[in-house]
Amino acid sequence: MKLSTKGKYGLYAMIFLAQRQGEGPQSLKAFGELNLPEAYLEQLLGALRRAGLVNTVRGTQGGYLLSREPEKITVKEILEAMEGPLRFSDCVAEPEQPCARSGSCPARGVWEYLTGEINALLDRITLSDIISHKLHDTEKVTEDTE
Amino acid sequence: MKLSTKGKYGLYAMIFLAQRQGEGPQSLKAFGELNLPEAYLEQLLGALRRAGLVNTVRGTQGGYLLSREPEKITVKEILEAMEGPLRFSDCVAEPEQPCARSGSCPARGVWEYLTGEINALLDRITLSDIISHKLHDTEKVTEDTE
DNA sequence: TGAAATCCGACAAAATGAATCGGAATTTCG
DNA sequence: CGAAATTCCGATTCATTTTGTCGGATTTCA
Repeated sequence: MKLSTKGKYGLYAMIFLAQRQGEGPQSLKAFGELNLPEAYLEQLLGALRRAGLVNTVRGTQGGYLLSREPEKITVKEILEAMEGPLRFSDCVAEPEQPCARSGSCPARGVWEYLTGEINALLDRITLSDIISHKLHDTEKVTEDTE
Repeated sequence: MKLSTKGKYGLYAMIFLAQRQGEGPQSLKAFGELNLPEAYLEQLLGALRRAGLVNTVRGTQGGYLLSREPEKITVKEILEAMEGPLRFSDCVAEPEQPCARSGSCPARGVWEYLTGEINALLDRITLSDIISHKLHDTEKVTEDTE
């Protein structure tokens, strides 16, 4: 029930790029102010590039850029590029039923429902929303029962 | 971006108990038909008990029971008992800012928003919903971009 | 050509997940 | 009472994933 640093760092990097849109390619070193392990971040940016979310320019003066406007890049795409698709259970993605062999698995509907809802939620938030602090409703996080 | 087997098995076990409500305590062996590693499941049931979600009866004829009606047990409680609270970033739970030291972290709002929304979502689904197949809308899971 | 950069694969360390095991404690039943 | 059925619990192990590091190849520009 928690996000890996990969997902976190990936989003931080993308926010960084969004905030510097129009300022030309940002080199790895420029990301230094995020205080993330440089060599690791490089890997992550590679994955973001392969996912089509950033473009890169090699050579001197090179660096990383968003491949589209921040309005068109969602948190879902970023997290998915970093960690693979959201999956609650493999039985949803593949035609097996590892739970009770009793015909239909009652949990399956739950996994499908949750996957759909959460993906939709993540897909509604764009980089642009984030940098302009337009997060729909910022109701307080219920800090319960831990 | 995926659920551990702990969360999965935990929910399977709880569904199993919900389906047998009123039939007396279910022994570990009774769970056998779920085809989960027995000794491991025992651990998980221990955690569910400590979380107050199941009651146990020791000794001959003993076993596990739901501590409340299925209408009053939510998926959130179960997953939280198994995996700890949902956390996208530690900076939300504790007063630190590990990202850009530049004052306010733009990602923080995202973590708070997502945590709140997903917790609310999980808290809306009860065991009763699951065993009666009343999952609000089962819109198709968008199987995209893998 | 040389400096500044990204690219890429291999490797390593640490953390977490997924169990397994042996026995102690509890309860019922004959 | 004593034996069987059962949960309880801590320690340990094994496997996988995360979280990096490193060295060098490649590209580009001035």
